[in-house]
Amino acid sequence: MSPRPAARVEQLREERRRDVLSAARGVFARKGFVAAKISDIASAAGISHGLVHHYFPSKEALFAAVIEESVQGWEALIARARAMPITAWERLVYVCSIMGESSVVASEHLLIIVHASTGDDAPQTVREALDRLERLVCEPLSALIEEAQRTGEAAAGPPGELARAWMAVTQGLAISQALHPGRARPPIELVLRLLKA
Amino acid sequence: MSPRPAARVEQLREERRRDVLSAARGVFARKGFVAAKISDIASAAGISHGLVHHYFPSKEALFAAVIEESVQGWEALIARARAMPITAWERLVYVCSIMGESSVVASEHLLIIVHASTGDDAPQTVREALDRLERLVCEPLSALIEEAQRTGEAAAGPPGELARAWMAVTQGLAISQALHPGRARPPIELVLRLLKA
Amino acid sequence: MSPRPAARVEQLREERRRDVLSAARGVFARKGFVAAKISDIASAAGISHGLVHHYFPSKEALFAAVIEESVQGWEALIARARAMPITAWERLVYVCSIMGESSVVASEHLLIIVHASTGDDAPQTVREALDRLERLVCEPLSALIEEAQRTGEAAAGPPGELARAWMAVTQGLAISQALHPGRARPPIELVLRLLKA
Amino acid sequence: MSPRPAARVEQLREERRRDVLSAARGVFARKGFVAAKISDIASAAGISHGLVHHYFPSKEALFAAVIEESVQGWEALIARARAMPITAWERLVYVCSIMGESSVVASEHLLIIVHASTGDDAPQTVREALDRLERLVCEPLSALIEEAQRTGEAAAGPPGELARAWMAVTQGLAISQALHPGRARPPIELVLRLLKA
DNA sequence: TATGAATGAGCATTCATTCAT
DNA sequence: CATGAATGAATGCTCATTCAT
Repeated sequence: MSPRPAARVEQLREERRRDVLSAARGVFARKGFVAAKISDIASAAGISHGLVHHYFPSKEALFAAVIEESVQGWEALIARARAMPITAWERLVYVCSIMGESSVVASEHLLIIVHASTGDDAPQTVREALDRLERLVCEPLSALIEEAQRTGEAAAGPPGELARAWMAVTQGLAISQALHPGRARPPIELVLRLLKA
Repeated sequence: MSPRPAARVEQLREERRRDVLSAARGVFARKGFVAAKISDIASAAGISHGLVHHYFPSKEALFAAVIEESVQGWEALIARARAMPITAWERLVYVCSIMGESSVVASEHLLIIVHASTGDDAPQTVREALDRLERLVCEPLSALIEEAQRTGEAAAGPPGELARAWMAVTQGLAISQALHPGRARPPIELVLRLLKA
Repeated sequence: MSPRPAARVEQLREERRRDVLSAARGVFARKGFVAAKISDIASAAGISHGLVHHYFPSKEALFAAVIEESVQGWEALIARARAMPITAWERLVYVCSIMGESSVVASEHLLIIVHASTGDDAPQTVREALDRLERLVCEPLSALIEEAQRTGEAAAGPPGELARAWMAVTQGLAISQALHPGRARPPIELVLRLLKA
Repeated sequence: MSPRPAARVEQLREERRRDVLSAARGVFARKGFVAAKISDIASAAGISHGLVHHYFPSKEALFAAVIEESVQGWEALIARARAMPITAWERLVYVCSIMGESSVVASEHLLIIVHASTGDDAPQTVREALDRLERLVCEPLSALIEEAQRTGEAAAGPPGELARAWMAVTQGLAISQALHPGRARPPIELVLRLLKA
């Protein structure tokens, strides 16, 4: 009979929302948008399927939220790297080491981007998020590369293309990693060869 | 006045089967197994949905046939490279240039492998085909790399891991390529840096 | 290059029609109307499924023809019995022995009547044929029983009801017979007990 | 203000399940397995077709459940008869009177057995249930007949064959009864003549 | 809030029927 | 006449979404 102030209620709601989002991330990463079932996500979150719709109005909105979360994570990573008092090349190394790390969350984020990108049926909200990804990740990355080129640490070439190639390569490796979790992960040096002078 | 020579009939049937397979390849590449609709494939092939089932007993069988076709294409590519009277490194360059080429078919094959690999829902037949892919593509590639390492042309490292890393990278680039067909393709040299001594 | 007179052509056509009808009888008896496939019947008749429609405009018409054939067979049996120079009771014995015989055709006719009767979806043509069966088989049978009752050979009771009961019993036994062809058939005497004085 | 007691929920679910089963029994009896549509059953139960699949995973499972119910009903009838403190012959009379009674349920059970037996398309589960029927109904019936033969009340003959003949006859009469519900039912005495000494 | 019963749109698959060859 | 490719209506089944409790 504790009165539970509205703030506490709101906090609980937010926590539950995160649980659902987290469960959805894993299921979408493993199955893709169409094959993922709301009931799969509900099971993974330990709630009934009906309740999912209390937190997200539709499967599409839930997917968009997951994508949004991924994009924000990437943005944050880039921002962190730029804030560090290190050389441009070291920033690139840092970004590579985080993105390539075998943590479940990192793999899931990458796989979801892959699914969202390769799927034909991504809703409009998702399309916009992916466009933001392009701007918010590739452009700063591009800038980092350009900077490292000026210091002579990075290989020559159009920075935009290099950034996109590097993203593509990272995604490919993430897929491989996600599919064979037991396998040895290619060392960061391998990926960095693409960019090194 | 011959009513219809059996050979000609068989040939027509085989042609139509190929049409369906080709349409299916495109649709599966764009949407993945679950999201692809039989009616999408039928439309792409210019036939009714019912007719698809004259040529392939089920969606699953059709997908398996597409995968099979991909696997065989890859096998053939590796075999061709090995038959050429060139150095081990040149063979690697040849394989890279073909697999990375922007032809629609090459991209589709790669995307389908990605979908089949990342999707949870690939049927058993497909799983087996993917296992064959591992053996039939990675192992010969591994051998090529080992050979090039002996001649000092390729970088050091476990050949098996390098082969898988290279496959992963190639798939990543193929996805990127498929999503933005207009964009400049990263030059082969970029990818070859991963392997070059 | 034999000119083949029209009469011969017509005869061949009639023969083929009989083949189809015969095949259809077997398939309908085993599967019932809905579950029977035109292609099953075509296979059984050794022709292509398309050709079935040269002889019968539709599955429904084919079923009706099979029913019609059955009804006519029953009519003929009754007529034969009535034409024989024997007592009423002996006529009943004769009819029982023929209808209860384990020949494939007899069983099939009975099973088809059962399927047609128990199915909800019999077309109008079939309904009419079944009505004719009621009139053409039960009424003469009824008359036979009445006659045998007058000679004191048959048990008392409303002849119409006895006739229908006897038909029902015969059908039940035919089903049993059709399902377990190897089993000993109940002797005619058993069935005749229903009617004997 | 109790939200919803779990027991009550389970009870409601069980009731609804019974409704569906009951509707299915009627539809299967009238149409047979193949011709019966899930939507027919849903309409008969007053629910949507989708909901049928909440209670039974497939049409086949639903049919199997109906058969199972029939088989259990027959078992119970035989068991009741054997438990009564009456002579063997009176037990036979009791079983006949119940099985031959014109209640809708009894007819439906018999018709379903007929459909399941005569149809080629009964699933494996059903085949097994029918085998059980053979054992669980014919054998005890056989024993009853043998007992009645020893007391001189039943006619001579192999009890197993008599039991099967009697089953066949009863099914035949049930079909007839189901098709013409308005008609006078043949008196039990008629059927018992088959067995009476 | 939380549950799961209920609905119905959507998809894979089957099959009677048509028709070009 | 004969074949089988082609069509599309019909059916079982799935699952996102709604809603009564």
